[in-house]
Amino acid sequence: MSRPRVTLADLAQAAGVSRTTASLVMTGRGRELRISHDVEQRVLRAADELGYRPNAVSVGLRTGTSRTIGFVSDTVATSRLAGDMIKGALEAARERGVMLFIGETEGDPALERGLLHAMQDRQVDGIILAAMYTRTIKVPKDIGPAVLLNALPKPASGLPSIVPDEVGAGRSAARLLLEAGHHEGVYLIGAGPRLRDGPAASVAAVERLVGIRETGLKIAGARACAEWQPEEGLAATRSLLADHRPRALICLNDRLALGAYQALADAGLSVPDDVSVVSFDDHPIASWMRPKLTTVALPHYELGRKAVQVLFDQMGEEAEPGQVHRVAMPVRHRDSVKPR
Amino acid sequence: MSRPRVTLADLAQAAGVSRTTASLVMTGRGRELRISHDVEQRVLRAADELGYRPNAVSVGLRTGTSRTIGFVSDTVATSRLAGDMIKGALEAARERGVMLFIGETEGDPALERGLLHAMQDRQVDGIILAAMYTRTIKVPKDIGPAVLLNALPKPASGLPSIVPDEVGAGRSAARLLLEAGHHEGVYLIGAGPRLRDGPAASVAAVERLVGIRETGLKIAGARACAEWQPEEGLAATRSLLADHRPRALICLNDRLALGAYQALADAGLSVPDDVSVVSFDDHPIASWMRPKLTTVALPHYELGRKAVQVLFDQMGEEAEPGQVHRVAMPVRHRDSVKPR
DNA sequence: TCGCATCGCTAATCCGATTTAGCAAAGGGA
DNA sequence: TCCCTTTGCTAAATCGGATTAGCGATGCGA
Repeated sequence: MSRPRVTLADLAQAAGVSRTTASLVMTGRGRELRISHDVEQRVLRAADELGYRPNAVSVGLRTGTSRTIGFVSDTVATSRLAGDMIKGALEAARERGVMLFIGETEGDPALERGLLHAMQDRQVDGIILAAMYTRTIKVPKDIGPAVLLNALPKPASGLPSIVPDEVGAGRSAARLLLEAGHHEGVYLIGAGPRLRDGPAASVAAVERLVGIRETGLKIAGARACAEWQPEEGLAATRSLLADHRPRALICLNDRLALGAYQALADAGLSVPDDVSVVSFDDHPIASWMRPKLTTVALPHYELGRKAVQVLFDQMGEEAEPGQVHRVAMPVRHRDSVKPR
Repeated sequence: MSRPRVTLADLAQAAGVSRTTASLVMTGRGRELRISHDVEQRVLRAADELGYRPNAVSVGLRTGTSRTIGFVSDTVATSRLAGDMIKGALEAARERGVMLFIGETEGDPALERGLLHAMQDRQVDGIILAAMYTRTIKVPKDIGPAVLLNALPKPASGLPSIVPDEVGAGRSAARLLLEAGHHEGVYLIGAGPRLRDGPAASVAAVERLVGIRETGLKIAGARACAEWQPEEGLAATRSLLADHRPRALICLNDRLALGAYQALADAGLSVPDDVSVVSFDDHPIASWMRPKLTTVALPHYELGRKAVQVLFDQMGEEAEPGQVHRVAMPVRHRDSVKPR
């Protein structure tokens, strides 16, 4: 059925030249090494007719480079978030003619080691170590060219990191309320009021709180949650409503906001007429909720793109070691905030 | 920094044998080719000490196999669904010591061609052609060993397909209502009553309707939707409620059900006391809705696993050409159906 | 003691490219 | 006319393994 591949030898024979000459022409070094225009054209025409494409495995063996990078994450499937990150990386890779291996460690160090080995054995040019939720991770030894995506190295490792600008996101959320005239009656759902009140090891919680504080917005109260799921948001908001009449809520993520909506509806409160709500992440549900949720988006797609870009920069020239790249988190203005 | 890799030559030298002998031992053919137990142990010990791992690129060049498969889909990031499919494929691949290339075509044939070439140039052992929503696709020529995931070949191609059992899912949804005593007042949201009423080119819509019919469940009416998004579900249900008092709704997917919940709430109807709701897909929101949505799950994880398994079976021995593997869609019993 | 099979290992080739070193022919200067 | 340089191309080595063919030593039977 499928005829065998056209090799360089086939091409050389068809063009009536040596393999060396054919290779020189195909790699574009013909000019430099004085191949005549006539021969060059002959080779190019033959390549076109035969549909010659160099065997990447062979090239990889010879040159030591494979035009392939590895994308290793703790989990890929947990949510749409992961998908967008991969999508961004995928497109940036395609623009550079590079393929992506993906692998999932499930947080198991042994799996991670095996995966990295499998990739290194295949001579990947670099590795993206990704985490689904921003956190610090321990970087394996001898990993070669690599970048951290949505993660920071625990002991400093010299590897560059790409993370969302959570502090800036906190500022954006708070300013959004301030500009709508919400100077009081603003409550937090999911974390706070102290920086340590929130899910353990959550970089996002702490940094979002820091950003909110920086604006000087007065926080009237808060309900922390150990998990950021709708159920916790519902419970926390219900508990809050038992004692207070908030005018605005900052939910630490969209799933909490979903729960908050339910609690507010139960209490007969309308969003945004009685209570304004802002949130973080821009999860798909944010635009399905009624009213549509105003939220500060995690730029997963951009993070993925940036990771590939930084990886290539790093492979290319001398890059500043251990640099942290922060990607802005844009505000999605929708219908859950009303000026007062 | 990173010391160069240990090669077979290094290993052979360390063990004091020829490269041939080292290779034979490492590939497990030592016994067969009469390598003494003593020498074998020496090689194995040296390999362990040096941390020798064969260069997969070199092996690939020599043997023509790369222990790598390509996963090509139209979109990876649209939803969690894609992620679960990849996750299933990833795990099945890992169990077989195989790596996964991923690529996204965005429905662009030129991109698809480029991607397949890039993978073939890297000597992938096989390819999984995946679609995010079940549909028919045109299979490129000369694709080599491949399977279709969540898709059927338009002109029959001899390639095996792995698809969810949508007809069975339709039956499950209908039976679930019948067993709960809902013999009348059952309406459809999203498609029907005729098989052709639904989103164009949607295999799922037609097959789910077929399955529902097979049970003999009497459908009191239906509202078709061109898109299966929450907004359409809201509008369709609102329109339905203007003229009818349903006792149960079969929503053709969970996003429609989300919209239906909103319309029912607006009309002051309670789920499941006034109206029972069943749906399809088991999207993450299904378990976030209140009450939690009873739905027939798309087995994305299983589909991904199965694709890898079928691909390997096909590469191994003679498999029946063009076989269609249907994966059962399990019912997730939750809180949106009440017996009457 | 000779011939032959068996044992235990290795030299050489191959996979498909890139790259180095060098060869034959043409051109140029003295 | 001779020597040297430049031009235009190719032979051969290389990457790191797998595989085929074969070689020397030993054991055995006749």
